[in-house]
Amino acid sequence: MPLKTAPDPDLASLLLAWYDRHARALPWRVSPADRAHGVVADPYRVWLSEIMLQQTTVQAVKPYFETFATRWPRVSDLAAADTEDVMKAWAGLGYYSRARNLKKCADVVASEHGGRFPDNEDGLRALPGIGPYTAAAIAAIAFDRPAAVVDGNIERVFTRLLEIETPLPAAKTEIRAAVGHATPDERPGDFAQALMDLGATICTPKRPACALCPIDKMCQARASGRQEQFPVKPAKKSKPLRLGAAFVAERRDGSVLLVKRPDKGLLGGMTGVPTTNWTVRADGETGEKSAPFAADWQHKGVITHVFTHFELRLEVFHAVVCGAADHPGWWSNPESLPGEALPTVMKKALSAAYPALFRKGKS
DNA sequence: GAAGCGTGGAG
DNA sequence: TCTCCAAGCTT
Repeated sequence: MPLKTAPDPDLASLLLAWYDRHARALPWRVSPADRAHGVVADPYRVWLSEIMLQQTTVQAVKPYFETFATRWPRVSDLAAADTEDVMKAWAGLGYYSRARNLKKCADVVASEHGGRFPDNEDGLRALPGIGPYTAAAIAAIAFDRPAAVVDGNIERVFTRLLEIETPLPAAKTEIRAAVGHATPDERPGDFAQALMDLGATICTPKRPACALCPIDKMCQARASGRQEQFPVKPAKKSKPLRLGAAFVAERRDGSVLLVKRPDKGLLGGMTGVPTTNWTVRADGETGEKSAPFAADWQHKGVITHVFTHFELRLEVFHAVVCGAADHPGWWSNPESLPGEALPTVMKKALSAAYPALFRKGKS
């Protein structure tokens, strides 16, 4: 590993002073002012927010956090909840294995830890859905442990500070060592949050606002004018196109046939309308001949949706039917549809059949 | 280490 | 329109 200059010992004090003035107000956060007056973080709320924030923007998380924290205010409430209700409340936020692991984690904390989260990194790391970042973040923010918190923001800040040329993810080891060295024993949680706020508002991926940065004087990339060249990342792969068909079966009472997807894999455990398999084959099952049962299927349109590793083009068919004997699933009326555990792609498919169904959703 | 796993917003 | 990506984890 190339030798790098250690962060300046003033980094933490400069950053904390900046944080005291510029910390973002967030629903799950104890402000530095409140913290100074003795307000302590609630580990449950810290954990809940950290799980939701994995690969997800603050803006997207806010309404979901409010819903969860109001409906299930303690970890024991979440443990007592039905998994299906948790999945319904999570629908639309994405990365649905997070929701299943959230529920599993709440169950373990309630049943094996007396309803209290472990107060150290190793104990947290052993829980479902909690990896290296989240364990360190909860340990620091909720329990004042000087853990080395490294997320995407902090990777960006430190690769710029030290001009770390090693590409991600190989650079993580080097970054974690530098962050660990810079983390103070006092206010380690605020230090981590300060770094993340800095990355989100000042040390941004594009056109960072270095003139406003509290630690610009100790930033090597700033000195050489190469801010935007860090972090070094491997080239992205192109997303293949997959094709398929979705089938909206409507009963005469207006209800729609829904099915539960398998617990593992894409959209695992979530609800949807019946679809074909999604294949890269141009001659795959994309027409009404591949419908789950015979009916007077009418083509209603095409929707596209971009997943993490492929783009999907779905032909949407609709039919009015008397029933679907022997077909698994259940019938959901239009009023209850918004409350189902429907991922966005499924709402798109339903919207193609019923344009007025999800007025707030994208088409 | 690499692949799989969602979504919506910003530029 | 298109590219990038946002407080990553699991296998």
